[in-house]
Amino acid sequence: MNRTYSISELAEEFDVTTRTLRFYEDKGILSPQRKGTARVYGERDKVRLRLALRGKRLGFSLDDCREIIEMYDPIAGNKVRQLRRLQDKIREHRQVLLGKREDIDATLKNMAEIEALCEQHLATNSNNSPDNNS
Amino acid sequence: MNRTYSISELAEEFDVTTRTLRFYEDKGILSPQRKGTARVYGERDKVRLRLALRGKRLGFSLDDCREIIEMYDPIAGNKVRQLRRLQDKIREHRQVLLGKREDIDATLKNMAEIEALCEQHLATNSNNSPDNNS
DNA sequence: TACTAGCTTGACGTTAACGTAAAGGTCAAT
DNA sequence: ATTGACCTTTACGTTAACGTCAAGCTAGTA
Repeated sequence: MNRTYSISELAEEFDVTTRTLRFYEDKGILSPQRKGTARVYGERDKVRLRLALRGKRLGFSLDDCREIIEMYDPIAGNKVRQLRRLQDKIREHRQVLLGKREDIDATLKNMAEIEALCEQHLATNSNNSPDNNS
Repeated sequence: MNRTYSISELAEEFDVTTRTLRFYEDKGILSPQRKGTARVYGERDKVRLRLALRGKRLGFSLDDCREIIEMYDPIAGNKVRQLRRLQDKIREHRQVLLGKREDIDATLKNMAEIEALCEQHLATNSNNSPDNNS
């Protein structure tokens, strides 16, 4: 096991282009092995790519994504200072995430309100002109 | 009441630049009144700006934001077709938002896991070398 | 009246996140 | 041996979302 993937295999699996994978490598997000000159991606790369794309969906920049992903790395040397800094980063990031979730919930609430108005209008309107499609 | 705002007042209140406000106008997000040539912003603009910035925080493009904001507009003519289309848009958008919320929750979970590891390491490590700050 | 503060419209510059084309290497199959 | 399917690097192009001048209008104040 511990399957490996060519660049086009990985690209297809995640529905991105090979250009994107090379670009993410430049950005320090991916770091595939090499077989000769060709890139060979493993599990670690898949995990990091998944995290990067998730970060992007939430509106983070690739630099942000890289920083976030680095939090997942084995805790470097277990040095107390590093651990404390990691804790701080986690708390910061959590606040950002909670903020985004509040934004989402507020938006969902708005959508529900609009939807209610919609159905209300549809109810009264369909009585007056059932097949109005002008 | 129904206060109005100059461009710099509104910019300061929302912590954006005047350039941004003019740009959003080009994008069809804001449409202030004019007093002579100067822009005069009202409540409607404030609401739309707030919605736009919220959308941006969630990773939507300005074009997306504009589309979303337009959902809030008084339902045009109450025509059945338009109402149905609005319903569809709302449902679509809701799915996107729910997806993002799942991403957030997954990330929060990850953060909690890392934090746990952190504290675990700190517990054992502080016994071995209480003031290790190298 | 001259000055300052704040407004306007261009218009070119910048950064992020890729797209896209060019030119060429490699390896298996025909 | 050449074709085709991949892979590589290099490098210029593109879009979104503004930043940053430049040049000029305008209203209130010293």
